[in-house]
Amino acid sequence: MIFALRPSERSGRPTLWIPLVRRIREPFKGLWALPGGPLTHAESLQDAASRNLQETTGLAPRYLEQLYAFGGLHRSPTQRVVSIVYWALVQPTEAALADESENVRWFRADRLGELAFDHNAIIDYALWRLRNKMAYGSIAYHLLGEYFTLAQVREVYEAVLDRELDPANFRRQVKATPEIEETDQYLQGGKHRPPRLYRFTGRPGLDPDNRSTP
Amino acid sequence: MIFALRPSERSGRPTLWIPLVRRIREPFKGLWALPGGPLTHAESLQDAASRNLQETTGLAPRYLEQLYAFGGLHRSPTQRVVSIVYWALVQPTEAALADESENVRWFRADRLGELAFDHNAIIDYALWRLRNKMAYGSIAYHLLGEYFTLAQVREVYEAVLDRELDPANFRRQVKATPEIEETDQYLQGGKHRPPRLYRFTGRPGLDPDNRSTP
DNA sequence: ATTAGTTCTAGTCATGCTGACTATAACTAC
DNA sequence: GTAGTTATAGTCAGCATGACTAGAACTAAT
Repeated sequence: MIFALRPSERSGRPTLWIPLVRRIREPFKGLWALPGGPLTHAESLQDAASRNLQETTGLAPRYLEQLYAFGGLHRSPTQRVVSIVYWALVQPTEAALADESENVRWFRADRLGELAFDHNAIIDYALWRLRNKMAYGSIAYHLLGEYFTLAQVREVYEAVLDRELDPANFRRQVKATPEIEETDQYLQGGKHRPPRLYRFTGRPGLDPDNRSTP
Repeated sequence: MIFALRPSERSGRPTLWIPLVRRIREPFKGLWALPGGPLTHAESLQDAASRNLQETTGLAPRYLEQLYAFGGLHRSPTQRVVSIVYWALVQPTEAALADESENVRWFRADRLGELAFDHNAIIDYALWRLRNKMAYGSIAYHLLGEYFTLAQVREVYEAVLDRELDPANFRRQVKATPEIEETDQYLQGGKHRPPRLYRFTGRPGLDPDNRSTP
């Protein structure tokens, strides 16, 4: 379950997108589904998620975290399946490199049709978690490149939370977080006053899998 | 992974306790471990957690939530094991009914020795989650009975967060949460002014498994 | 070159929550 | 009756937040 920002076709403002793969066999043949695959004996859960993601979409996200283990009885009509779902945030540059083909395509997170299995519910939950984590933790920066303007950070929040934020107040808050570092660089080439560039110096998260990572 | 409140031997104030089971076979024979068991084909993850808990300790907790799926390669020396861990909160009355025997015993959460497998790490993470959820959400009430005094709620917080809280300020905050309902009852029999009793009217949580539960 | 238009950025002000603290009420034990 | 303790209410300063104003800095059009 991967999230990335891409410009909306119409407004050009960044919105949330998700890569899906088309089912090429039953059940749900022809429908779109989350990328995934089996867990082998020689890899950890996180490694398996990375590998499956790499194989299906070519993506290698920096931010990868366990979402939830889904194990309802009727998730697949043919057999009992337990899915340990991970979710990832990728930067725009990475997302642009992703393989796209007849059977792999990006979709807007807020405009999905009916997907295979219980994947609509999984995505709903992932969106809920994303919004939650964004409102508290400092997670939005993993959707941006290394250098960014404060207006870009605000656009991420506005896209994910789906509401407008006051630019001045948002600035004040972001600048108050210690993980945000001011640089001497400015973003040139815009139509108006060039905004200052900032960096994020924090670490991903506090999962059991990521805890000891320095 | 079950949490319950029990009075400390010395001070009598409530503290966090955890039931553990003794390993009766290799690996880690003789060491204490978290209760658990296999997932069968005909039960959901949550049902399996409930059942295994019931069978090993006799407990049937009201609050049960998925903690994390642990799937590192070297969790067990003999074979590859993936554990989807659930955590539960039980009320004191329930906890008192739990089976206790030679091979099932309660331990103070802050005074555990070396446990089997990676269970120390699992408990550390569960404690971290419990403290986190308690600081934000309204979860403490699942460790109490139906009726409780505000001082009892404060004692729960003090036990879990391991620091003292100002009684007056804590009152103000708790009374401000809409899920807390004042009753006309007072707790009689204490040594001093009888405190008013309150009830919790909220719902457990927002897990995928619990979401639709009304 | 000047002006208009836009965004970037800093600052003000009222409001609400929080921690520290004081004061009174209500009960038990002596 | 009085001392001791907890329950409960209230005050006050400090800090974060939302709404808002204003100037700075750049581009594009005139």
